[in-house]
Amino acid sequence: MKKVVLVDGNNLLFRSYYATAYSGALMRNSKGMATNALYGFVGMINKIIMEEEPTYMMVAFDIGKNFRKEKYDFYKEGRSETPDDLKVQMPIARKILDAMGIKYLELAPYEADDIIGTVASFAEENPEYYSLIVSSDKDLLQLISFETEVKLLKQTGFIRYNEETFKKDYGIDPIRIIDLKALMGDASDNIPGVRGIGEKTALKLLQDYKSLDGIYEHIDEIKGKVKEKLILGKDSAYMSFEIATIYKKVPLNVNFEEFLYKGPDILKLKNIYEELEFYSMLKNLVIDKPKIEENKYLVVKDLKEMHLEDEVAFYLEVDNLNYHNGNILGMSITDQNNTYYIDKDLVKDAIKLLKNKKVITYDLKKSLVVLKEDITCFFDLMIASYLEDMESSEDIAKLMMSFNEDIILYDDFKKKNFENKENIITLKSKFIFNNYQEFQKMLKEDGQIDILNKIEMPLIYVLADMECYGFKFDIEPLLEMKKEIVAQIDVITKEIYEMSGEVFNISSPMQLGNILFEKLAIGKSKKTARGYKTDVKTLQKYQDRHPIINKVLEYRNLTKLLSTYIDGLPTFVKEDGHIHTIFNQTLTRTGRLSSMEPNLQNIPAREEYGKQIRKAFVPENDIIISADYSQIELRILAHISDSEELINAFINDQDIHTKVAADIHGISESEVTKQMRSMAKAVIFGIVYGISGFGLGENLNISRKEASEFIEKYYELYPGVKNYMDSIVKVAYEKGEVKTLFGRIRKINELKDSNYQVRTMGERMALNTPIQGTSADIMKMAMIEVYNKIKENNLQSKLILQIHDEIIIDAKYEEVAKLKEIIKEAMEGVVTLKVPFKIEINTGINWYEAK
DNA sequence: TGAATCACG
DNA sequence: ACGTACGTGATTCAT
Repeated sequence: MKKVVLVDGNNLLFRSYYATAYSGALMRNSKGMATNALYGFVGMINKIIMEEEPTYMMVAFDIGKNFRKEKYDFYKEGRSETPDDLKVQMPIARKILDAMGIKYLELAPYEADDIIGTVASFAEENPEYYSLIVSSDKDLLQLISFETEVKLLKQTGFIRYNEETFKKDYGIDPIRIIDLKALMGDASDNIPGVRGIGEKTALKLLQDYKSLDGIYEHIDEIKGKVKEKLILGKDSAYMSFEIATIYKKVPLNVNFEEFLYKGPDILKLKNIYEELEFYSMLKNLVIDKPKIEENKYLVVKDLKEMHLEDEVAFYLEVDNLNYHNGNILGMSITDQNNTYYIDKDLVKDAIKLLKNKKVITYDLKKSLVVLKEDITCFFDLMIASYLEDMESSEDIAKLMMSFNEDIILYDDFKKKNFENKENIITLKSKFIFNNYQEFQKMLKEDGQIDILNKIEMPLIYVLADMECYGFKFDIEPLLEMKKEIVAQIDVITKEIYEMSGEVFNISSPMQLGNILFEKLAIGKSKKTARGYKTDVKTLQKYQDRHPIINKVLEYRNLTKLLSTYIDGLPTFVKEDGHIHTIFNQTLTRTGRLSSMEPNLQNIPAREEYGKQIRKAFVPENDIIISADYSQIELRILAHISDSEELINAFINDQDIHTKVAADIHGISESEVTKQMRSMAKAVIFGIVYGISGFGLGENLNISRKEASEFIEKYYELYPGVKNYMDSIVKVAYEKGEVKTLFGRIRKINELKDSNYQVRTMGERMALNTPIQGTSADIMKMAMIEVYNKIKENNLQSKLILQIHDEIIIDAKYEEVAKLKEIIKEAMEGVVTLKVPFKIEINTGINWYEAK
C-alpha cells in the first residue's frame, strides 16, 4: 500500500498564525516581516512527514474567486479580512513547499477542500493507494471512506478517524457530515442550517433517520418544536447541504506521479530558512551532502614538483583576521590538473611561480600585504561575490557553504587551532578555480564587469600599498593633552557626584538616566529598551535646567577622546612607528570603503579640541598633503537629477548653500545670514538622505511645519531634484535594485518588505545610494589615477589614506608641486559630468595643519 | 552579544 | 496613523 497524504494548507497557515497572533507581538525576522504562521506551518509539515512517511503528498490552498461565494454571497460573510501580516507569509509557504519537494495545488474558483476531495477520490480508484487527509476542519470528515482517513488536528494533538472509528464516535456515516452541517449550520462559514437545531439534535435525527432526505421523508414522525423548526428551515437546510458538499470533480490537470514525495532541496530550503531566520529549523536541516569526492592534493616539498598550467587559482591562509598581525599558515594552488599544498616556508617562493600566469584568488589584498610580493592577479573572487551580493562576507568559507561545500568557517577553523589545515586550505583554492567563471559571467550579464576590472581590481593594489605603508604616528603631541584630559575628567567626575548627591558610573546610560530623570527630575526623556535616552540631543534640550547636564556632556566628550583616540590609537602603532589600518573593500552597501583596526576614517575633525588628535598623525617623509572634493555628493545630485539650477550654480562656482538660502527666502545672496545658510545646508543634506519634515525640524530645532515648508520650497525651486527622487524610487520598486552612474548595483530587498517602516527605509536607501555610491566610484578611480601617476613619475611620496571624499599623501617637500598637479588633474579630471569637480588641497607638518 | 553612545564622511 | 536622514567603527555597559 502506498500512502497519500493530503494537507489543507490554508487551514494550517491560519491555525499557526492565530495560534500566536493573539498572544501579543508576532514573531518577525530582523527585517520586520511576520514569520509566525510560517514557523508553525513548517513545524507541522515536518511533523506530518516524520509521523506519516508519505509516498505521495499534496498540499491544497484556496486562491482567488470561490464558487460557493459567487452563488451565495453570505457564504463566509463576517469573516475578518486576512491580516497583512498573514498575507505576506502565504506565497512563502508555497516556496517552502517547493523547496521541500512537496506538490501544492490551488485552482480558482475551488477551495482547498474541493481539491483534496478530488485528489482523494482519484486515489480511491487505485487499490494500491490509501489516503490521509490532514486538517483541523471537520468539514473534511465527509471524505472518510474505507480508503481514506482524516487526521483531525486539535488544539493539542489530533484525532485520527477512519470509517469505523468515525461511526463509533458520531453514530453516523462520514458522508452524513454534510447532512449534519445542513441541519446544524456552521457559524464560521456562515452556513445557516436549520434555525434552532444544534449539533445534539441534528445527530439524534440523523441517527434515527439516516439522512436529510430521510428526516424529511419521515417528518410526520417527528414531534413538537423540532418538527416546526425543520419545516420552517427546509429550504435553508437543502441550500446548506449544497454548500457543505465538497466538490470532487475539480478539473485538476495533474498526473498523480507529481505528488511523489522525493524529499527537500536542502540548499533552497536553507536559503529560505536563513531569510526567515528560522535557526532551529536550520539546525535540524539534515544536510545529506552528495558523496564528497576525496580531496586530492599534493603536498609540495620542493617547488620543482609543481608544474603549473597557465590558469591558476591560489589561496593564502593567515592565522589572524587582522593580517598585519598574522602569520602565514599555508597556501594552496589549483590548476586544471592538480591542487598543491604549500606550507608556510615555501609560500614566498611559490608565489613567484605565478608570474605571467592567469591568476585568480580570494582576497588579493591580504596576500599582497602579507607576502609583500608583486602578484599580478586578474580576478578576485571576494570582490566579485561582493559586487553580486553586498551582504557577502570576507570569509570564503561562507561563500563555499552557500555552494554546499563541506567547509569550516574561519572562526571555527581558528578555534580548532587550524587543525587539518592542508585539507581546508586546498579546498579553498579548488573552489576558487572551479567557480570564478560563474561569477565572471554574472558580472558580465549585469554590467558590473567594468566595476571589477577598471575600479576594484586596480584599487586592490593601491589599498594594499596604503595599508603596508601606514600613517606615521607620534604620540608626543598628545601627551600634554592627555594629562589635561585626565585631570579634567577627575574634576568633572567629582562635580557630577556632588551635584547628584551620589557616586555612580557616569558612563552607564542606565545609571545616568536614573540620576537625571528620576532623582534630579530635570525633565522627561524618551525611553530606550533599558532605561532613559541620554544621548547628546536629549541632554541638550535640558541644558539650562541643571548645571549637571553640561558637566555630563563634557565628561562624555573627554572620555570619548581619551579612550578611543588618545589611549586607543597608540596600541595600533607597529615597530615602524606607523599605524596600519585595514581598508575593507567588500563591506559597505554603497561601494564606499571602510577602515578598521583602527578606524582612521573617524578621527575627530568637527570640534577644535578633538581635532588636536590629528597632530599625532605626522609624515614619514616631510609633509602631509590633504586633498578633498568640495561637495562631491551635491555635484553628483546635480548631475544625476539633471537639475538645471543646481548645475548652473556649480558651473558658476557659486556657494551652493548660500545660493539655496537666497532662493528659498527670495533674497539676494548678499542678504543671506549665517543662520540662513546653515539651515539651507541642513535642508540640502537632508534631501540627499530622504529626510522628512519631522526629521529636519528635529535637527534644526524648528517646527515640523516650518521644516516641511522649507523642503517644499526647495522642491519648487529645484524641480529636477524632486523628479529624480520620485523616479529613482519608482525604478527601485520595479527592479528591486538601484545603480550608480558607473553601474554598481545595490539590491534593496527592504522595498519588498511588508512593514511600512522597512519599506520607507528602503526608499531612502534607493534615493541615497546612487549619490553616495557614485561618489565612492569616482573617488576610487581618482585614487587609482593618483597612485599610478606617482609611480609613473617615480615619486617617493605615498598615498596613505582615504576618508570618502578626501585623500592624504605623505609627501616629500620637493615633490609637493608635482603632486598638487597630479592630484588636481586626477581628482578633477577623472570623469566629466555636467558639473565640474572642485578640490581643495592643503599641506601641513601634520594632519591637523593640513586642513 | 547587543544596545547605547558618539566619532567621521 | 505609522515614525521619522544615508553610510561607517570603537568603546562601554549590562545581560
